[in-house]
Amino acid sequence: MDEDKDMLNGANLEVKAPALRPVYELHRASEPAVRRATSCSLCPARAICFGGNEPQNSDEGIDSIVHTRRRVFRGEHLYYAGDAFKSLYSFRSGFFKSYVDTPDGQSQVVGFPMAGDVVGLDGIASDRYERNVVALDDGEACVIPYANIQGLAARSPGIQHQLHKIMSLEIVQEQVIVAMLGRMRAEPRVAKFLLGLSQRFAARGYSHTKFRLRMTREEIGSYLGLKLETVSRALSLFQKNGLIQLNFRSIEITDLRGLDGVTKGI
Amino acid sequence: MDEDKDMLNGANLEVKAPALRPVYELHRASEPAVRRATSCSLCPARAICFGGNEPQNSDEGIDSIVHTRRRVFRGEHLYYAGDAFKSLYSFRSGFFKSYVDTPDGQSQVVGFPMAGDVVGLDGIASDRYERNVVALDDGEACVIPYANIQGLAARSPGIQHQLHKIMSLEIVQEQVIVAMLGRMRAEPRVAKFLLGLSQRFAARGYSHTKFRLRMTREEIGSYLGLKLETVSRALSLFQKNGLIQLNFRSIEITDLRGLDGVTKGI
DNA sequence: CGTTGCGTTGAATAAGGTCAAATAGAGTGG
DNA sequence: CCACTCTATTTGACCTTATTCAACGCAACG
Repeated sequence: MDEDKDMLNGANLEVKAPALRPVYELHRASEPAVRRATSCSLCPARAICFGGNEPQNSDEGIDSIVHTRRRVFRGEHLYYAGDAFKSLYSFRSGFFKSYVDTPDGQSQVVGFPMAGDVVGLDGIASDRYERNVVALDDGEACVIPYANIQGLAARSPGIQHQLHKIMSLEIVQEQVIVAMLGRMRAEPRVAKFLLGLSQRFAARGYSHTKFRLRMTREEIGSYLGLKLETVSRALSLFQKNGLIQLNFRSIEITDLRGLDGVTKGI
Repeated sequence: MDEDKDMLNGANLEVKAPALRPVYELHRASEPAVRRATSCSLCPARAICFGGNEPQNSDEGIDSIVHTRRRVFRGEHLYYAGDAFKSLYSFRSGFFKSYVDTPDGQSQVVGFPMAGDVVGLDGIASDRYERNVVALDDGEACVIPYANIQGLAARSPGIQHQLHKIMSLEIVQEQVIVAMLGRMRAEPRVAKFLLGLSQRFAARGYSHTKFRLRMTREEIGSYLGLKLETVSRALSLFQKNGLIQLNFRSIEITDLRGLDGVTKGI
């Protein structure tokens, strides 16, 4: 979570933006993706990435398709909507925001991917990414060129299936969001959001009761279909009721069961 | 749209439900899926299904993976959430509703698939379908066993890519719904829903200004995150403003541009 | 011809959004 | 390290919107 702080800054400004990019990105743009001694066998995201179904002969295995990694600093975009689709990305660390720009110039958050999550699947449909992905916290992603995946998937049924599973899972999980947006009131939504984060942190070996929110209230609100004030009020209420202890971005869930109860209340 | 009315009724009640199935299904349950003289070259879903990338030698082509079809009558389920995942389905005709049951016993509509749409992708992730799919109108689906797809996709890069595209498209389209649910007011939502239907009918060669709603106001509401009364009020308002002409389920869009304007209003 | 399900409409209510002001933090530059 | 600035957050008061509750109309069906 707090690795990758030892980077050199300032070098290699890439200028190929399809849209205006925030000024702060210029301060420390990422190095270009570099081939490294990447071993998927050591990757914390490995299990999630390919579910241990990789072929046994290592020349043909995952290591052959993931040949670069890319660091992404806070505020920097991994890709923009409209960029040509070339690769999927599997995060090794960091915390990110996936969003789309709506016709009316607003932005709609569609997810908060983190270590172990795969992004880029939105690009396959039209050969261009449909979403934007930006780092809310410094991190690193494995670059998985789609061309390589295609070849490997053709040779390895296990990997083919795992790729399908990842896509299917994304479809199913989006439907969970839809169900939430469609049916739940404000407070249950916020509660479910916190519990969702909690579970995801837990699955990655972090504390599931004490963590830092990497996103603003407004970003939470966008994701949940609420205004930032409503999010803030809900959080304050949870605190007043002893369900959480919060200090701006730092949160501790003190009554997991109670919070889960809020979820049920419509 | 109105074919398949000539079926024999009453035979072959299948009893293998994982959940209670509505009584009306017993009146005319579907025949079991049968191998038929199926030619994908005649299938209306063909282009959407595999985008014309099928291999030229017909033995190895699409025809080899779609070997059965299945009729589904109004009120009958194509599959239930929890059923073992075996196949994808590509609709040749009919109109359907895809929904999930929420923990609190409600049901949340997640889509209205129709001819040319593919369903079942939700089942790959966990080997069980996550959604329910029920016919709102008699129809027929091509049964595409997943095992067959895997084999063919491994042999044909074009088909592999087309499958990925279908999945990616579903991911992207769900995100459109999320954006709608998260940002729009009631009337714009309903307007966008109508325009969406209009486009889909147009893409299939039907009138895009005059069609029949196959679903109830409540189902529309569930899909849009609104109550049925709100949907009804929105429709009535559109009619009052001369944007549509509606008579219960029959609708005619009389001012396409005007309706599109409603969409923009937040 | 009553029953049932679907749809419309109205009035009251509650939920969330909007507007506004105060305050805390984080980042920046001296 | 400190002051300054900008952004994020909280909270209150008020307002708009959609939901809730309820009554009624219509059509299909036994």
